[in-house]
Amino acid sequence: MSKISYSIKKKEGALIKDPVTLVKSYPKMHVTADCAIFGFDDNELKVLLIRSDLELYKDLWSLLGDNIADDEDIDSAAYRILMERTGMQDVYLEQVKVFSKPDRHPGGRVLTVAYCSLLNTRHHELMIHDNEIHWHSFSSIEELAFDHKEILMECYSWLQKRIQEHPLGFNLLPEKFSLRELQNLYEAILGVRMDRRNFRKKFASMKLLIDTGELEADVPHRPGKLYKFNFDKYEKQKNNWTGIDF
Amino acid sequence: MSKISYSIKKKEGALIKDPVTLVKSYPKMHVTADCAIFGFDDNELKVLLIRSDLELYKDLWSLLGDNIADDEDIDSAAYRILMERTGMQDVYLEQVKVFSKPDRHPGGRVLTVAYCSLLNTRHHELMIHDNEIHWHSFSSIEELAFDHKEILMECYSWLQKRIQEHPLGFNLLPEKFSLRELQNLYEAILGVRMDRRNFRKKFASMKLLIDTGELEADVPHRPGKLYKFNFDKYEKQKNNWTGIDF
DNA sequence: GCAAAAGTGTTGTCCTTACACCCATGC
DNA sequence: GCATGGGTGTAAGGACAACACTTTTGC
Repeated sequence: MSKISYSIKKKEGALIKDPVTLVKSYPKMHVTADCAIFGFDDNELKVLLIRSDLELYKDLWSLLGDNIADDEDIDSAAYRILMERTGMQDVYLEQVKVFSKPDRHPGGRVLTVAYCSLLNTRHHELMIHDNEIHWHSFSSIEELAFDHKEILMECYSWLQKRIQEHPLGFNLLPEKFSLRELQNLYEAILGVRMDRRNFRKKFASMKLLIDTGELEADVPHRPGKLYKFNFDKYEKQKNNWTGIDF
Repeated sequence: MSKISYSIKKKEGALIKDPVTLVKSYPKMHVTADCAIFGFDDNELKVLLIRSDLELYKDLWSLLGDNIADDEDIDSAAYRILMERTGMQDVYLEQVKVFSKPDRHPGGRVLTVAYCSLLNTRHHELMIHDNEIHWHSFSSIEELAFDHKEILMECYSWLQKRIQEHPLGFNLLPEKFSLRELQNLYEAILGVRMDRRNFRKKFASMKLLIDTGELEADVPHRPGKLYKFNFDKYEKQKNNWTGIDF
């Protein structure tokens, strides 16, 4: 065994009566939640970033993050960050991964839990007053503060995988959208081109789209039909999946 | 906005020069890694548990966990736990989820990162000298210490999903195994019955099994062929996957 | 009437499923 | 020779991929 254990070892057969004293002997560290907030606009995947306020990272951007409070669940912390930044309560949010390199933060030992959130940039633009917060084109992002580039790339991989398992993409679109918009979204995230007919068939067969009867407006060509996503129906049926698929 | 932010807000336009002072103002907490270590034996899914040494959880079992040290990455901590308990270095291990309810530990605020590990019970049985550590039949587990039952169930769901995406099951089997053993494993984990011919075809078509030319011994019926899993080939080809599959 | 995108069906291939019989071994 | 599980093939149905032409609108 090459490393030592940091547990307190109990004495033979004895039970520990005071868990508080036990726990106090353990090391402590700071914990944050960082959110990769994805949007879709201009046929491009976007990420919401904030300008770093550390001189060390002058001119760099970072993910939106904050500390977890003493009495706060970390999922709640992530929702709080979203609420503070976008004003939205019912946003899609999911935990992705923990990043814990001891030296990942220049200010000391800070462990962070990465979250991925998807939202419609239009719906939330009014909330973003602070001009130090911006939507950035995902593909043009180069360096970020801390290890946030690494975190962002993990979140992106996660998104690519997840969007093929679950219809998350609708969270990125307006309430009413055309099939063209939906396909653009999938093509942008997955980085592939898809056959229009097959794409439409795929979503038609899911029976999760509601035809609003409305048409696109202000387009310089034949307008497409506008659909809504049937979130309720999806929630009810999503607990069915099978198949081994390596 | 219903909650306050715990970040220090920077003064207008000013950059923070000293990240250490900034970070020191944040709350700290204890962080642990807990491993759900799955094995397979007697045609049953097993979990490695240790008897709790807290009087509060007398007679209860818990997952194998430990603190993360000040200078230690949390993935390393999880590998360390495995190393200490099983003596094995190259074990399958993956991060599953963070559990962070403020009151989940009776000794204070302890955030834990759950890991899932898969290993062959036979290969590791020699390492488990301590009689306070045991393999438990997964299906008969009732109450566990802390929130470990919840963690274990999340790890099990994760395993069910993951084993359908990647051929993890081989980590639970001996180096050489029969197709019957492999199928039993999948049936046990997924809780379904499968058609034997189709199952074999599925794995044959993957071309990841190596026929050792050997046969089972000591079975009271026609012995099956023994195969090895081609881990190397799998590692090389695993970066290919597509398809939207809701 | 022209540019630009919307909308739509068919066919072949492959994958998945369902299903039944003979074979090799231990006892 | 009998009990037990090992090993194998085929046919039908469903999913996916490839492919081209007509329609509607704005200008």
